Amino acid sequence: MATHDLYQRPGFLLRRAHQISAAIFERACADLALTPAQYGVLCVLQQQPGIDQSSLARALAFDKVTVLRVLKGLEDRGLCERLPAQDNRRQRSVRLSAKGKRLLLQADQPVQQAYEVLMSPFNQEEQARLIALLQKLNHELDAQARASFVPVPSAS
Amino acid sequence: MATHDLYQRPGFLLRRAHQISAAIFERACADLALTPAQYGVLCVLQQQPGIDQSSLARALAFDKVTVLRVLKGLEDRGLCERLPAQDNRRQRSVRLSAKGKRLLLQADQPVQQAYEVLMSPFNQEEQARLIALLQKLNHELDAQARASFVPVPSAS
DNA sequence: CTCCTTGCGTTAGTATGCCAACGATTATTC
DNA sequence: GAATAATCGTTGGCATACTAACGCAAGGAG
Repeated sequence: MATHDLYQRPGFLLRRAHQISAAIFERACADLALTPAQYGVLCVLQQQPGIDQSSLARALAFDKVTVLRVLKGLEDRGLCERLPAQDNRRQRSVRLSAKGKRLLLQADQPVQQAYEVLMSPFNQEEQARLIALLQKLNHELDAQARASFVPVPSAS
Repeated sequence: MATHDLYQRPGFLLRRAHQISAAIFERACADLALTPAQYGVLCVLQQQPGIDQSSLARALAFDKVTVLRVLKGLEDRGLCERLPAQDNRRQRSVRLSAKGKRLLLQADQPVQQAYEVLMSPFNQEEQARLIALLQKLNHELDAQARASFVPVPSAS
């Protein structure tokens, strides 16, 4: 058996924490029927209108197939549109629809509430520490990930 | 837009960290073709031979449907067996096969290596802090999760 | 003992996260 | 300029994670 108790392993703890985080987010956004992945896509689309699908995938560190499927779902709901790019016939240019922009505004409150619930176990110092540690892990181990990550400037 | 930058949000950071953690684990165990979920199941089966599927799901905070599918995969590979329980005709009694026990032993080295890679960005103090913060989050927000978690005694 | 509720395992369906492969297009290199 | 390499979007397939619903069995209440 492993050197460390399964329940103490960071891999197990990260999985559980992510599971809890997703549950909180989806519950907070249940009225809007928004998942974390969908919300992330909408955020990047707001910051980078007309972005192509592969760049969008890299901006969120998603697989490009995942992005394709999320986009199709959003398109079916009338939240975004995917048009052929002018300058590159391989690419599709993706942007929010008016309805998508509206939904993103409506999401602001529940997303903020999800944040507060997720951080409710912590005081300010602990929050900052946890975020800093996760950022350090993600930054230092970026090369270990299978989906590449190319942040977009200020994707608020 | 949200109050906080998407890239600073703990939900985003947790998702990325989990993604990286899974990639490291699967790479380390590539020769054994073991995923984190499969490894978790094998660990609990070693500690609790004959456990039923629902208890197994709760021990790992997995959905029972997920456990069912993971078990089927392990069974197809001859790593475990699912027999009708004697005392309860609803349940199935799951246990490791000899091959499963062997594989779990072989996993020890690569699992340890994955742990070291995942924690390589941190010194001892940071490791302990991260683990403590994740444990606190998971414990305090346990009720927020959709899959219930009932730890098993010392599932090493 | 019968009703009712709960729990177990299963199926079906949706969403995410991957890999492999493909046609089409663009970029690179010679 | 032509051959090669890399990239984009797409399809198909597999593994997690969840919901809803079902048949069946067990436990509890009357």
